[in-house]
Amino acid sequence: MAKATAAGLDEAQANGLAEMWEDGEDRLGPASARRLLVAAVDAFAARGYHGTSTRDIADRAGLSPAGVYVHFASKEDLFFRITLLGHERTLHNAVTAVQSVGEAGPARRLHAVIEAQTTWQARHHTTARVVEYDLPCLSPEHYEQVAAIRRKITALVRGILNEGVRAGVFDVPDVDGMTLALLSMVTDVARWYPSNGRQSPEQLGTLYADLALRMAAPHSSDS
Amino acid sequence: MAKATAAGLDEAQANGLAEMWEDGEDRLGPASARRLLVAAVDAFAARGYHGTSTRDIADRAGLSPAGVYVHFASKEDLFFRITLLGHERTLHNAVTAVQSVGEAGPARRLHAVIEAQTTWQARHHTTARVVEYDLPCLSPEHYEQVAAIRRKITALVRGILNEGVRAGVFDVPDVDGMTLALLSMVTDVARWYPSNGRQSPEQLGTLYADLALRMAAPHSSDS
DNA sequence: GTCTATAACCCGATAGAC
DNA sequence: GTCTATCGGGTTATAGAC
Repeated sequence: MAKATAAGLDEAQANGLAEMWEDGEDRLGPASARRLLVAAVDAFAARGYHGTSTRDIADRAGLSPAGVYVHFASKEDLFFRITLLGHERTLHNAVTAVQSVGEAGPARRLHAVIEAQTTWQARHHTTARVVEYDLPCLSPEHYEQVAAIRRKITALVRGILNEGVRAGVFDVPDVDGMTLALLSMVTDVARWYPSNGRQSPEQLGTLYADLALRMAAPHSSDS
Repeated sequence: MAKATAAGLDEAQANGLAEMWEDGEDRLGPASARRLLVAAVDAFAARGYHGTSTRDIADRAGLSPAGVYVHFASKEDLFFRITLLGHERTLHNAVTAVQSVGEAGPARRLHAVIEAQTTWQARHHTTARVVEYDLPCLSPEHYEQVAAIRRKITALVRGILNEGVRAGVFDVPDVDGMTLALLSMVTDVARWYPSNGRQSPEQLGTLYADLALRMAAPHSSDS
């Protein structure tokens, strides 16, 4: 395990950050670039895009201020790569979860996707915070690229709800509204997790998935 | 109606911002101070605390850069007053909603508080965004003052859930977990509202309150 | 690929005239 | 209470040596 060359990096690794940004295929480039990415995620999560200076990031990665610009065109470029990769992996996480239950019916599919996404947000809450809450700092072109991925995640959840309604196993008066509510619940985990002695990512995932089923299930007050 | 002296102020007023920061008792001080507050809420909501300069705020309020410091001790002080007042009014909104249904039982109380808070977040989404998402920018002392109000809101919701469980009208395996999930759903409205052609604050409030009842109600998969 | 040095600019906050 | 002018320092990004 690489020795941290600057304060803050060890915490980041202990945070599950290194795991998140491991890259077997070296698509992230040389070690310095990966160190910068990890440092940037940690700093952006703690203080936001505008609250983080490129010097902060370089320091945490053990480089001089100019070192950032060897690997990234600008601060926004660095932020964009984090945001794009984070969204790609979140989408992949959701799609994989749904596929893993096969043709199991809407209820199990809904449970799977909410559980997977909630667990993801909790486990990778540092990355998730960066990825969810500073999107307006992206350039318009970059923002649109990320928004396209977000729409795919929304469509995945909405599709499952529609399926369930069509099959008669869900009772959902407003599919778009419930989609938004479910994704809100999941997204917001990144804001507060972890909170004093609360549950593991997996426990939270199960809890939220159960709540999602309660929301969608036919219920007694129907007449 | 006061004529706007700088760009941005009219939008802020159209936004329901002026209404939010109206103050019959003049506790907010002279007109310039109120104009600064409204301008600051608008700017902080759009670009975050660190992304907003005191010059931006002064410009929007039609004052010189130094004008800010006549009415506020610092940028953080200005931010704190917004955050504190916003939280006080949100708490008041929640308490009033619960009181307004009298001794109506847990289900109607839960419905009332979720409906009121959701409607509030949507109607005052500009203020809510500032108040919900930049709390770490407060000084530790100021943060603690605001956190105390947040704990009261959490306790209000948790209390209603506990009441319902005790009375046997709710089935909630994890009261703390559901409290968090409900507040997440409500809080997150500030992040995305308004979204293309979606419902009015009141419609959203009713939808979310109904979803809350579905989550808490006894359900058929109990054995 | 990393450094030192620095350009060009913006920041929060204050001094002092009116 | 508002202004102009400015202090001291931090910002992103680049130039050029090694």
